[in-house]
Parts: sequence; C-alpha cells; structure tokens
Amino acid sequence: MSSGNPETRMKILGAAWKLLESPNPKGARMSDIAKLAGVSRQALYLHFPTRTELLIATTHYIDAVKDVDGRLEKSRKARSGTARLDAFIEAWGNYIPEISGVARALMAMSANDPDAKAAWNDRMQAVRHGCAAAVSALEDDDSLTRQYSRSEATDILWTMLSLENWIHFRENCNWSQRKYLDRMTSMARRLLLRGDD
Amino acid sequence: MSSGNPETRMKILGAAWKLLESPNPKGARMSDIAKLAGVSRQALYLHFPTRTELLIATTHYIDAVKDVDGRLEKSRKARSGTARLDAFIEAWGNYIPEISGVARALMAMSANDPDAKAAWNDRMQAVRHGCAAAVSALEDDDSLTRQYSRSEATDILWTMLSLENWIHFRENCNWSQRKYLDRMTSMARRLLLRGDD
DNA sequence: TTATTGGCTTTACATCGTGTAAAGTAATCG
DNA sequence: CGATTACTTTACACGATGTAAAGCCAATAA
Repeated sequence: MSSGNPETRMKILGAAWKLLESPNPKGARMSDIAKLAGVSRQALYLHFPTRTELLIATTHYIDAVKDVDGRLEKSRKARSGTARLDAFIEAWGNYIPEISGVARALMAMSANDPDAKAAWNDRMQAVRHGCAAAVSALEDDDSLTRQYSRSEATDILWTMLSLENWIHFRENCNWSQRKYLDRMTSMARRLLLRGDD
Repeated sequence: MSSGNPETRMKILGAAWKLLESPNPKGARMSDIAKLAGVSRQALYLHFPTRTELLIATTHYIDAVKDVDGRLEKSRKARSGTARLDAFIEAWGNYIPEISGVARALMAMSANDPDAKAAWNDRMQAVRHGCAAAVSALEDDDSLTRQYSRSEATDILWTMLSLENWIHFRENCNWSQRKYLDRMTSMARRLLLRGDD
C-alpha cells in the first residue's frame, strides 16, 4: 500500500529520531532529516505526507524499538497497589527521556496542527489508562486516600507524570533523573495514599 | 525615546491582549492585531521591533492593569505559614487565567526564540520566589515536612503551580477553576505539610 | 507662509520552512 | 523491449515575519 522501500523508510525514521533527540532539536527540519537519511527532501514526502505524520510514525518506531508495551507490562504484575504505583512511575518515568525529543516536537506542533494534537492526545490517554489502573489497584487494597474520588486521583497522578512536569523538574529545577524518580514516587504516595485522612 | 504615539501603542497592546485571550488565539498574527487596533501592520513594527517584543510588552501591560503586584502583596500578609501558602495559591491560581493566552503564545515561541524564552523564564523566576517565600513561612512555623529540603519543597510547589499544570487540569481533566483551586490547595498541603512523616 | 518634523500608510520585497508538481533517471521485472 | 518502482532534480506556491522606502497629512516653528 504505502509507497517506497521499507529500508528507506527506516533510514528516514532513524534520522528523524536521531535529530529529534539531539541536543539541538531545532535542526530537525525536513531537509535536515533528509540529509542525515541520505535521501532527497522530496523522498520524505513520498513516504510521509506531512511532517506531522513523520513525527507520529517516529513515535511508533521508537515505541517498537524501546518496547514500551513490554516495560509497562511489568508494572501490571506488581502485587500490592503501592508496588504497582511505584512500578508504573518507574516504567513511565524512565520512558519519558527516551521520547522527550519527539514528544516536544509534537507538542509544539499541536498548537497549530490538529493532527499532531490528536496524535499526542491519544498517547496521553494511554498514559491516563495506566494511571487509572494504578489508582484502581490502590483502591482494591483500600490504600487510596478518601480525599479524592477515583477519577480525581487518576487526574492528579496523570498530571504529576506529565511530560511537562518531567521537563520542568529536569530542566527548570535541575533535578537528576534519579532524583526525579525518587521524589515523584514520594510525591505520588503523599498525594494518593491514605494516612490519617 | 520609543517612537510613536502612546495612544496608538495602547490600542495595539489592547488589541493584542484581546486576541491572545480569545478562544482562538491562533488569530493573533501581526496583521490580525493591526486590524483590530485599527492601524496598519507596519505601524506595529514602529512600536515594537518584533512580535516577541510585542507579546512581552503585552504581559507587562496586563500585569499593570490587573495589578499582579497588589494581589500577591496580600498573600504576603498572612499570619501562619499555611495561611500564606493558601493565599499564595489563590492569588497566583486566579491570576493564571488572566494571562493564559499571552503566556501560551510566549511559551510556544520560546522553542525557537531565545528572547521569548528569556522573558518567560524571568516571569517564572518571580513565581518561584513567591513559592520560596511560602515555603519559608511554613518552615518558620515548623510546619514544613522534613521529607524535602527547602529548595526541593520550593521546586515542588513551583512545578505544581506551573501554567502547564493549570492547563492540564483545566483542559485535559476538565476541572473547573474552583475545583482547580480547591484541589491544588489540598495537594500542596499534602505535599508540603508535616504529618506523621 | 513656508519648511520641518512626527506619526502613520502604502506598496513592495526578502526570507524560511512546508508542501505541491512534474519531468527525468536508473534498476528491475515480465 | 516496455512497463513499473523508487527515487532525484528543479521549480514554484503559500503563509507569516520582518525590512525598506516613498508618500501623506497635520501640527509646529521659523
């Protein structure tokens, strides 16, 4: 169906990935990606109709290579609710850095491009499902705070784990990835677990 | 020094403000702003060298009209640390909606435009100072958790109160402004106050 | 009254990046 | 041989910012 040689497609996706995750992701214009992939700029449009579509394809490519599903799978096996919460935070929190480049680019385009927005929202809804599952696990253990409804608790965890917050902690607050994970785990517990409340 | 009639300048700033805070802020190109202000597009460049500078000037204009300083001043008068924390969250939390349009535009430009980035960072540092003051007030009362250092607590409050999180709660989670304020207050307390910890 | 200046308009053009269009090339396959 | 596939090359349209320069009009100063 889709035109073009799969090998070329892979070269393009690889180049896009590399440039987007590079320190200066501004240099990920169509022409930059083409150059790095060793093809003409027009070849990109033979494989992907728009830049947005190329970025979306890149996220799926990364997902496959980095095995997101597999990583999140593990968090689902945790016994207790808190163990599951911790595992989910670690799995997702360690995945964010891998996709932060593409994610930023997609977010930036979301302002003007409805397709980019829809694609990004889709991915974020998947994360929300993970959050909801973790919250449910806490509820099953009766360890969820009663201060928030289940959906509120999900929203809170979801927001805490947003890419924007990761960027804020890592870049504006200069937290290390280790620190981010530690404190995020701690914060999630303080916010969601029952204490005296 | 600055060229042009101050009245025209105000008309431009008012038009920029109105368009940026409108439901469809995409329609805030230089030509749109000029049209609404009733001047030629070129007139904008006589008053502001770039779009970025115009947006920055607009934030200052809004600050003055809405009296940010005055609002934050009040939060400084609270007696106890927790009262001060609450007051700060309410003051800043109610200010965000007033500037969300310009703020978004500035954030969007920050990706490519270092000037926009610097201006936005400046404003955010001011917010961080407010957070630091609130955290200090808690510390003075000995009501700050010992789980986080003072600077960590500041970073946490700062991140929680970010514009990005406000957008996330209001738009992705569909929280009302009232709910945002309530839950944010509750979350800040859970995160920062000493309980059993 | 004439000359000057300030503040704006008008028109035109440069630039950058995305995306479209179409002709050309080189290898492969029946 | 002829057709198809996958790509290259060249050229151009478009939308938005920003630059440049000539013109217009009213107020002001000599």
